[in-house]
Amino acid sequence: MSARNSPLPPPTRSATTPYKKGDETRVRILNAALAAFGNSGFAGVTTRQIAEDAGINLPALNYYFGNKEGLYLACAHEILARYHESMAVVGETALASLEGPPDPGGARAQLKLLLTALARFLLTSASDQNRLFVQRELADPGRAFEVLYAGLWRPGIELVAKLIIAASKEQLTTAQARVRAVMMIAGLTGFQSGAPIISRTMGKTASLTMVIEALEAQVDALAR
Amino acid sequence: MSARNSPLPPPTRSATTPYKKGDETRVRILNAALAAFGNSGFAGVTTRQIAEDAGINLPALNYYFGNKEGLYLACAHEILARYHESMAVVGETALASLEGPPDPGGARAQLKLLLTALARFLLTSASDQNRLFVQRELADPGRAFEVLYAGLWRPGIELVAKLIIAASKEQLTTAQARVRAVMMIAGLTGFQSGAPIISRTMGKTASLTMVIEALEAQVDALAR
DNA sequence: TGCATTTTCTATCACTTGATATAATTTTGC
DNA sequence: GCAAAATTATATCAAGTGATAGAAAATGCA
Repeated sequence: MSARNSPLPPPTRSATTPYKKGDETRVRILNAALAAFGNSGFAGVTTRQIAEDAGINLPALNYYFGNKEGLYLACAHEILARYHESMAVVGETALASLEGPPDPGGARAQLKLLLTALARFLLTSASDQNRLFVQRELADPGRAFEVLYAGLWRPGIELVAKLIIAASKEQLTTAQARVRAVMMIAGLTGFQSGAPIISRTMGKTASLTMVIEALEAQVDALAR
Repeated sequence: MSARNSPLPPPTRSATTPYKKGDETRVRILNAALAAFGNSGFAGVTTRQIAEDAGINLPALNYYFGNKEGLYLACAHEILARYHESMAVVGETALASLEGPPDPGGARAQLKLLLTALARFLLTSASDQNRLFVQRELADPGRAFEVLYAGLWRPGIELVAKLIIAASKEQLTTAQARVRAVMMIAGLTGFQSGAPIISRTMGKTASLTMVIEALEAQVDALAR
């Protein structure tokens, strides 16, 4: 079993291959890998299983992604791409609202929209691949954690913090706002990691509504 | 690689062995395994590594615990034993307070003590073995999740729910209180799973104080 | 001290795993 | 249609992995 964080993974093929057919194969492998890594973690999945799930033969995996770790990192980048696509509209609207005149109520509304979109991305069963992969990388931070941190967590926290400043009744410093933003994000990750407990206790998965209500209550508390 | 959740793990030796020397060996293996499984997960650790860490030879591991999975389950039971030992006093005090006359303020105080103790058990670096093992089992629920759920999560949630009912200004049903209890527990797991983000963003680990303050604020909110 | 039981040990096994070499097949553009 | 490049395939490798068999050593009690 190769080291998970070996010094340098070999270069992988570019994200777009010359042949259209190769592109499709690449996507197929990524989807299979996201599901497999999300379900069983890096060490818990064999390259053979991923190849079988993707309907390819084993060396194709090395051909496209270099090695197992290269495939794992490609999955992290894929999640980032999906995140950016998913959050593009909400993010831009939120940024735009920050450039206008101060409007605490508007900022709170934007914050709710942003947190809702984030919750949707991270918690809904329609995005199990995203959800499980991200959760696992949090539980066992490796090289992909830095990818996700730089592209997902940190930008998200910074934007939430800015909105918190704009939405708050009291005057907050950047550091204070960041603490609050981190707490809200921890609330999200709590629902993620607490999902087995919630499911077992409540007899069902925490509904997105329940999560959003909890987050919105925190946002409303900024006005008090 | 053997299936993680094979139909039936072989029987393991009883928790106390006839020879005192065997007892010591058993504990040594358990400690090494807890650390290894906590750090790298079930699939990420070899029986050879655990054996080396414990200072035993490999077949001794099979001798005491049957196989790798048996060892893993024994670790879950060890966590439970530590949990019960850790929470014994706080738990009994809390239960005793529930049998006296209604006293919302006292119930809130007990609830804070209980949550603090729980946070201490699950989050402090002094208990990294506990913390990491529990966190991983949440991220990848297997057979050990049931052990932990039955012995740790559910009793904890039930007791917290009872205290919430006693502590609340408004009259709550059992179901409503349970939802709130689950939310508080999710708050705890959020700090667990969000630790890499917090650490990276704040430049330090979320202090126990910070966590306890957040939980106590939620308890105080029960009086409003 | 002797003996039965428990524990530890060496050697070994069958299988698994990530990966590679080389050849065959497919795709693409001119 | 053809040639070059890309992609897919079969066969194989070296190392690792969980586990076992049987023997040797250690333990504890009468």
